[in-house]
Amino acid sequence: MSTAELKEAREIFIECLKSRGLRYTTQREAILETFLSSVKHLTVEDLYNIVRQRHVDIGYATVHRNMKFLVECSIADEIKIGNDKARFEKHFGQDHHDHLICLKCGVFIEVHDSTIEMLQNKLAADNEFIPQRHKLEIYGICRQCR
Amino acid sequence: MSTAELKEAREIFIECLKSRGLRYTTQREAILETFLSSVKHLTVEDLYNIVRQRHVDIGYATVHRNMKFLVECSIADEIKIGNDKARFEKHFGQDHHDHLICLKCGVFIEVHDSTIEMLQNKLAADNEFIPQRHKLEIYGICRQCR
DNA sequence: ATAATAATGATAAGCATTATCATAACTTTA
DNA sequence: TAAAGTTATGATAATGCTTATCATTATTAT
Repeated sequence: MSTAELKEAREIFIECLKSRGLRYTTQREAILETFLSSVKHLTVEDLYNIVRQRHVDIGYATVHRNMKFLVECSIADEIKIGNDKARFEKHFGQDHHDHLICLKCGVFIEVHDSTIEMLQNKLAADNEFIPQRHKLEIYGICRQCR
Repeated sequence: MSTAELKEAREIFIECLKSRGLRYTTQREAILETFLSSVKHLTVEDLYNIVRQRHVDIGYATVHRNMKFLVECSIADEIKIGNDKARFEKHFGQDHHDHLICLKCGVFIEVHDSTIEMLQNKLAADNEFIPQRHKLEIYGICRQCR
């Protein structure tokens, strides 16, 4: 994530906090920046361990709480696979939540197909259903693991 | 589920058990039949409570264990939404795993679209990914809850 | 019948998530 | 600036679902 994007995300976060009368603390800043600079899909524990490098005394609960909050602010999305720990990824905007998930190495590949999106909406409409969000996960074997 | 289908599922189950040197017990029969005659997507707890009506002394662990086993035998599919309890539905065969899920009443509507399936496979192929199974969930508001 | 194997049922353990709460930090008000 | 009010934090307990353990029971094979 570029410096500009990071700055924008921070502003969205601060705005989201402000609108609820909440504060932009050093912990929140550290969590946000750690999250934004991460490449992979990290768990709360992963993030906790990284944030502690710069903010020694931060608590697990604080990281957990604020990751949930980043989701509410539409900065992060939470991914849950089975009973595994939740993982977090950057939010891409409406309807960009598709993943190819490798059953061997566990890698998440992000993908998008607007025709599928369109058909999903049609599928919902055919059932008189008002779609709000969706989740598409394709499990299989990635190129590296073949 | 018709009597014929029930009979077929039972035979698949028995076959699957046999191939592993396992037994078709009265508990397994009760669990299978309860599961097959259920209309909704039930949790282990739901199934446990229903099975107990006919098999008073059955244990929760037995129901849990055997529902997992039905999944392995491809008779049932497990559905996990967030941190909710797992729910089970009848297995429909390859690639029929799509759901419209109402955010108000929680109802699961089963849907299928072969064009989407096809596009999913294309999406995987474009990423040199070998798909094995997938999960598509569309969250929104159902007709009744509108 | 006896030995061997598997299944069951009760319960404990495991684990991720969430709630609680005393203390600390920050903001607002006077 | 001091006091009062509000929110955040961090440690830990509680919760809840899933899974493991194990003694006992049931079934199968010898």
